[in-house]
Amino acid sequence: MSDENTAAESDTSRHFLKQWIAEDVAAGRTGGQVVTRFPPEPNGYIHIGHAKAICIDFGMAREFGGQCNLRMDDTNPSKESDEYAESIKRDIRWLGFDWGDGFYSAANLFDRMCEIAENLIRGGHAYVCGLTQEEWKAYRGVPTVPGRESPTRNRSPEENLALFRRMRAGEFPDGSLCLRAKIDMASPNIHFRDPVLYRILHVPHYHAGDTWCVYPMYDFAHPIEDAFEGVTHSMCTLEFEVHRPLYDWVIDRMDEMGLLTVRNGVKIRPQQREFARLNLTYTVMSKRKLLQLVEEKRVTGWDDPRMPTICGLRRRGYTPEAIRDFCERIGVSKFESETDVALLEYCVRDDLNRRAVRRMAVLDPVKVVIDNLPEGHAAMVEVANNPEDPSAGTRKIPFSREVYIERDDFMEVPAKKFFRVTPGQEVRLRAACLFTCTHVVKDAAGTVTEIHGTCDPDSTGGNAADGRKVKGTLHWVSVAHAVPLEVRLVDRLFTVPDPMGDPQRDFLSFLNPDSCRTVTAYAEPALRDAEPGERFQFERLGYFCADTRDSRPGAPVFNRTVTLKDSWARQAAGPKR
RNA sequence: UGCCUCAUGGUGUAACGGUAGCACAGCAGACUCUGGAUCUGCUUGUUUAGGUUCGAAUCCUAAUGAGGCAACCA
Repeated sequence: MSDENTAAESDTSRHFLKQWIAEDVAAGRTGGQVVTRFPPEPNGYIHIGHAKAICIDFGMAREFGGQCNLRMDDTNPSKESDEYAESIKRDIRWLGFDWGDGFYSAANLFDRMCEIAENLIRGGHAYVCGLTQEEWKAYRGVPTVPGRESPTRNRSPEENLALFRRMRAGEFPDGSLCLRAKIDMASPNIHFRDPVLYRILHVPHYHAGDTWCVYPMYDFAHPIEDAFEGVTHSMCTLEFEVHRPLYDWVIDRMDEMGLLTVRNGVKIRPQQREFARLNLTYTVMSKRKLLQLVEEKRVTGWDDPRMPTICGLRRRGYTPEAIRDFCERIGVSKFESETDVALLEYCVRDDLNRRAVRRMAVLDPVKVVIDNLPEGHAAMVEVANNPEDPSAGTRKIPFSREVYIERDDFMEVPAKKFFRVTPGQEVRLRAACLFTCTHVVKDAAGTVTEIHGTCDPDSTGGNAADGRKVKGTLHWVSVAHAVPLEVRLVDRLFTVPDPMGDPQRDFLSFLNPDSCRTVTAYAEPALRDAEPGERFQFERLGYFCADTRDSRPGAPVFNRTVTLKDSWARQAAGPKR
């Protein structure tokens, strides 16, 4: 009854996070505002998997009229940099999300975290431990065997406090001491066996400079950050599920210290929930593997158009709308799934089909000579910029006696149901005329060098005067006016759906050798003036985007975003592509 | 063999004790000046075994399978 009155509950599709938040809102636990956060560590470029998390974190906040903070979870300076932090901001903005004034850095809270650590020490909840990592391994035990207590576990708070301050003052070398929470060495959850809270690291911080030589661990820092920001719903991926009791432990200590944010009279107790990360077929998603691809120069960089990074997808021609649509369609659950990249490709085709203007370009040209047109014949034909969108208008393109068509649009001996150029079969040269092949010219090797034929002089514009139909319509480019263009036929990075799926083989052995074939295409003149980043459909071929890095004025370089669906190729060639 | 989590067509995701639905992929057809788009139709599914119930994908138990946890990473 009253359930049905709540707006957030009337949605048709409500995944478990949405339900969870809706319940808290209804129960008045948010103090009137849902606050989420996206907490990347600036140690790499973000990828499509992060886009899923971003869409969830920002999306939930948006849906409940709340706020999503962007927080750099920069607690390990040895791997972080400003370059990464800036790229993350740029990519999130490009995806279409805005954190308003909710930008945070863990580093800005290091002072507070130290105070909290000292409070824990005073309260007997933390101690300084001098065991080496090797020794600790033995003390900690394994999941099936309880651990033993560190010899210094029951040192007095006064001693611990003094030691911790000396750690902070830089009196000890890296790894010699650490601060541990005193919890339960027998817990079946390893994270409760006196986890490290602070470690010594004589490394400057990209943002905080060289103020610090002790840095908090994730498990300590994250709940503190959430609490200070008044985060109500802290969503992360499944591998943090086992960390949740520890997260709650820190929140409990914060609560005892009276440090939880109070909003509109409601004490905000941050809660963590976990969802499955995104896996995509034909690519890898781990930062480590992506870094390896970059460092070993298997790709040209983080923004290589073949990379699943946001900057790579952007450069390849993907739109933020397509990526957001994809993230919406894949849903949210706790099932560790592998999403078919075909869905991502569908999303970008769907978006670009509506928005991208059409152009004609021939990737693998063969010359057609229309023998019944006079030498030097020249005309302009008019064609729609986008049949899906009349407001995109029309353009005129030059047509002449000699044009290029795609080599595989010709078959001397046609396969069954081949509707394109073959001797005696009439086809349409799009927007120009109807054409029938009469004969071909070959070189010594037997390769067709010229296709000859005649056009129907009464078919100007592409329609026969008598209204007869032709099955095939081809794109073409006038030889005399063709603009040569560098085009990269970007394809999947790997040859198998799951490059990591075979424990016997290195994922690099599955790299697709044809993932980026460069060809010289011939294009209609308008394409010469394409702006970097501008997206087009090359008719009958696919969507292409002028590269933002390598294009020059008057000489754009194109990356193929995705091919058009090609049911002929599928039928004729069988699998592949 | 400790703890935690997960299991619905090829893939992903709904159904919250009452007709297993949607999308992608695939197949077939219609239409088409892109073999694109659009439209129509079709194929394919509740891991297994018990139990509770008038009724179970849903609740309980067990089994099986998958994943996570034993960094001074996040």
